[in-house]
Amino acid sequence: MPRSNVTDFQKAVYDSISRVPRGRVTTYALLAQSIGCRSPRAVGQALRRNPFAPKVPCHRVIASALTPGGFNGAKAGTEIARKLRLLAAEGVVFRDGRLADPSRIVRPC
DNA sequence: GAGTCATTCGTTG
DNA sequence: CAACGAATGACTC
Repeated sequence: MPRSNVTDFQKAVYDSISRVPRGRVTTYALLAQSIGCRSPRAVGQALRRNPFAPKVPCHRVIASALTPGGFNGAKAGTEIARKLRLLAAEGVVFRDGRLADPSRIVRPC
């Protein structure tokens, strides 16, 4: 029962995230557009289920507003704090709940 | 700059 | 088949 039934769409999302080099982050919108989707929601849905967790670095994906957005269905918590710390360890620093360097956002293309 | 409304795609129930 | 979900964009105040 597994909801592990990975679909092509999820594979595309995973591939796009994997294309992002370490120390860089991506946004839902960029990912969605990169895979040919106009709704970042679908991407968020796929990541939220995280069929590839923790293989999928969802923490590397943030909202376009430079905000971490949410993770695991929650916009805050110990889990998200851990992800932010991981990003900081990679060079992505969050300041005041927002990305300190928007230039860290790269296009999966 | 901040808040609200409408939009849009795929997954799950 | 219907509803939901980690969002985005545009408009208004």
